[in-house]
Amino acid sequence: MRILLIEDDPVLGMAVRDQILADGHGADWVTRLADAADAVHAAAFDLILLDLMLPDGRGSDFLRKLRSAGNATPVMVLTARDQISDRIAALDVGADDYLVKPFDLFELSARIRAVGRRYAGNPNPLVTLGDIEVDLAARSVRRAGQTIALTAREWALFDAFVQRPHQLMSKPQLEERLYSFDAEVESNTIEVYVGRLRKKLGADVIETVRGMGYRLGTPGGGA
Amino acid sequence: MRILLIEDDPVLGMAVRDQILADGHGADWVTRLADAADAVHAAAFDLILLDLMLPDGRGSDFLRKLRSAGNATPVMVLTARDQISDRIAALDVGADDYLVKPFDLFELSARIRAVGRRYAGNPNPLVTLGDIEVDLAARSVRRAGQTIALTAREWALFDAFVQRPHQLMSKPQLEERLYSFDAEVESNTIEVYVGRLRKKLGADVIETVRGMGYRLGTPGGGA
DNA sequence: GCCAAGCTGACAACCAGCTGAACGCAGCGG
DNA sequence: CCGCTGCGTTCAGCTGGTTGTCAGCTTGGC
Repeated sequence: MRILLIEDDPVLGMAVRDQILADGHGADWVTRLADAADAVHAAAFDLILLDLMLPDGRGSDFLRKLRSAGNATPVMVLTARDQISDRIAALDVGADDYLVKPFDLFELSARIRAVGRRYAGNPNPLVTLGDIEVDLAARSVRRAGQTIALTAREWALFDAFVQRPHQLMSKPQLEERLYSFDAEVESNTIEVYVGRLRKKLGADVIETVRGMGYRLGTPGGGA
Repeated sequence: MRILLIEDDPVLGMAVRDQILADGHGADWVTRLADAADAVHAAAFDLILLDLMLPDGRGSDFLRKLRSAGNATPVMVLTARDQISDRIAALDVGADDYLVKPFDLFELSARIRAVGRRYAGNPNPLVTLGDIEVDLAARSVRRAGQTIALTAREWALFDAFVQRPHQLMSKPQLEERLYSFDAEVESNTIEVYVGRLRKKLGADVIETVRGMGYRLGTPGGGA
């Protein structure tokens, strides 16, 4: 997906942009509405992330113009908790979703995926890995028809693999994904959770690359 | 669709009525609650647009009486920006949606269409979950042939689950659904209401996913 | 054979979620 | 006018699942 980020805060903007890129999407980041208008005019986006308070105007006004110009690109609004009236205005004018700051980057990923699904017109999003079925919306996993319950951490780890199929991920990378920036894990947590996932889903779900990290395996694909 | 407009401001009322007619719906316009009661008594509407400040009473009172009389017609509340407490009251008593004045007639059309879509898709809106039957239009739930009465909040929560079957919903998500945007809830309201729903509908209606949120279960189990 | 990297079973602390009860409030009937 | 009732909300205590950690063991590379 190609995503336009309209956000003037440099710290947040960079974090969000990095997360988008890490999820494998394309990211264009602008800090002013004028630039945003140019970008929208120049290229087609699959999703727009829109901050409501910007140096050169209000996001809701931008959205209104966008909509009345016939542009139906999904828009997700980023808003502080106290910008209630603005947020209502944005929804009224046609925002599709919103995120309240401060938000988890993990949450952001999930919502972006949701929009992607809606955009792709796929009502029942089932990811299939061999004989494993993953329902990202329900956060449930089935193997050979059997539903398997995952805990929050287990799911977070598994999700990291499913999002980037067959991509090699180092342990530090995974730690960052599981724990927010200030990750202070001085133990073998990742190894433990990889082990727990293998026990629940089967040993072939995750492949070890000695010295480098882990990678999605080919479950049931042994045949 | 046949729409009842309850609005005492002559300018706004006329504009809204014209917009409704222009959209190809039928419009009945009254300016007082007494007339509204007569109209509701005389005919069935597909949607009611309800101003909250009226010369002969408060719109929320009208809505309460409507609901307790068993009338489940979708109601969209028209409210000024500063009538927040009234708006909460309206949602408490069973409003389906609201519009903040001043609003675009364009927005109005869009929202009316949304209400239409919500119920139009299924002419017989009976959702079945195992041995539970949900009538979205009538706001009633039956389990094993037994009709179960839900309070406003209980219904709002249950509705959130039924609208997105088997999708995992975090507690913040559900809170926003129950309380609109304002009104910080700094307690375990969701947990309490999940508990009450389980007590009324059965423990298997809602599934807890620790650390992540809740999900519709599979009532009746085996099937 | 040796060493490093990875695996696993166990475990105590923690915390998310459940529950019963209490309180305030508003509507309603007497 | 007043008490009753039902609903919504909050709170505190409890419980059990989840989690991070560690120690010892296994595996793979050289």
